Amino acid sequence: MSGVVKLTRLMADGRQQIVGLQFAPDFVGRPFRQSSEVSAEAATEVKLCSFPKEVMDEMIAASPDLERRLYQQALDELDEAREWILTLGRKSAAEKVASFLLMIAENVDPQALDGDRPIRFEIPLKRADIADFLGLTIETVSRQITKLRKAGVIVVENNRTVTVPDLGRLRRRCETDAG
Amino acid sequence: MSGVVKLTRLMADGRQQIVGLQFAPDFVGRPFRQSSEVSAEAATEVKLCSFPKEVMDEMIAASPDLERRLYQQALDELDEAREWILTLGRKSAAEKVASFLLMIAENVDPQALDGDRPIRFEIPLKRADIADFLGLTIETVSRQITKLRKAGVIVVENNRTVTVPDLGRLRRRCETDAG
DNA sequence: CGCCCCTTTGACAATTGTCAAGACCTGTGG
DNA sequence: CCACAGGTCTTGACAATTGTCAAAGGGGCG
Repeated sequence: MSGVVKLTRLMADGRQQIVGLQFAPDFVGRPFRQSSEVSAEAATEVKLCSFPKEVMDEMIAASPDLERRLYQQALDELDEAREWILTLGRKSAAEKVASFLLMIAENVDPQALDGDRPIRFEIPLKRADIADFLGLTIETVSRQITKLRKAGVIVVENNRTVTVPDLGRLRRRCETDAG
Repeated sequence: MSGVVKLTRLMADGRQQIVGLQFAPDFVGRPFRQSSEVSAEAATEVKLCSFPKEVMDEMIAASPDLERRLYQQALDELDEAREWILTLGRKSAAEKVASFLLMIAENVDPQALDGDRPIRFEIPLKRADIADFLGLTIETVSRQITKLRKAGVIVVENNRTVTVPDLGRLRRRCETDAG
């Protein structure tokens, strides 16, 4: 209902990767399976509405409409996951951080993105989470944010609140190290 | 019906990333959308059975059973995509290549993986595609394959045919650089 | 036999990670 | 109200991994 949920995968030696972020009002869970390699964890305060797995599976079976909506959400998540695969596989650290900030902005304030007014939002993750999301280290994330700040692409308050004066500049940074 | 399809994403400057591989008899396409950022391309000879988008969308609407199957495939692809996000984000080049080989083996010969007999298969991609899949360069892929070969984890013929004498050893390499 | 594509290998450069130290921010207790 | 403690974030110096550029080695097909 509100908040941000991290979906994470953990390796035996402790390496961790965030494999998805979910924003309200997404459905969290894995229908048709008893368990999954993926863990869900609250990134912020989260309010949600939960059902026992069996009840959920029954509801899906009973309501084609619900199933359709879940199917569409799954397809959207798949699109996002693939977008993210491109980011992880082919973008530089600078581009990754810019892409992350843009993605957060898109989810926090979907409509404001069309206009070219300044945008302001809170990053719902700490540096360590951003690093786990981007496949980087905390230090690299910090340095890239500093670089964006010094270049005037973003303004940061309290390490969490970000203002983007010119969204176009941020967009360009998603595909080039310094445009 | 047969063959392997690459799903790719392209950046403006030409960087490319394979964001998914599909093996027969998967469904290829994006229901509910006119277009997608993702392109599909044959990696090997491919035979498939195609329908106009409208017909397909109608079939989905008419058959809950079909929709259910497609939903399940989407969930499976999502699981795979997330597995791959972990690989791209947190694994070393050596681990990536090992993971890739294991994934191919799993898709080519699902049952043989339980026993501990040697496994033999053809890699359906050339080095350049493997690199685009793993977010590496051709040269790095080549070096890592050489390393696995010299370590006796795999035997390679004609650059395409691979034999894995001991699957356990390959499995270990998916999470450690040299076990 | 020779050409073309793919692959391998080597030397070197660039990006990112590691380790270590210090700054900042926030809440708590004096 | 201030000082302190804890976690979080930034910055720097250096190391490791991976990328870049260049050249040479196969293999298949005309």
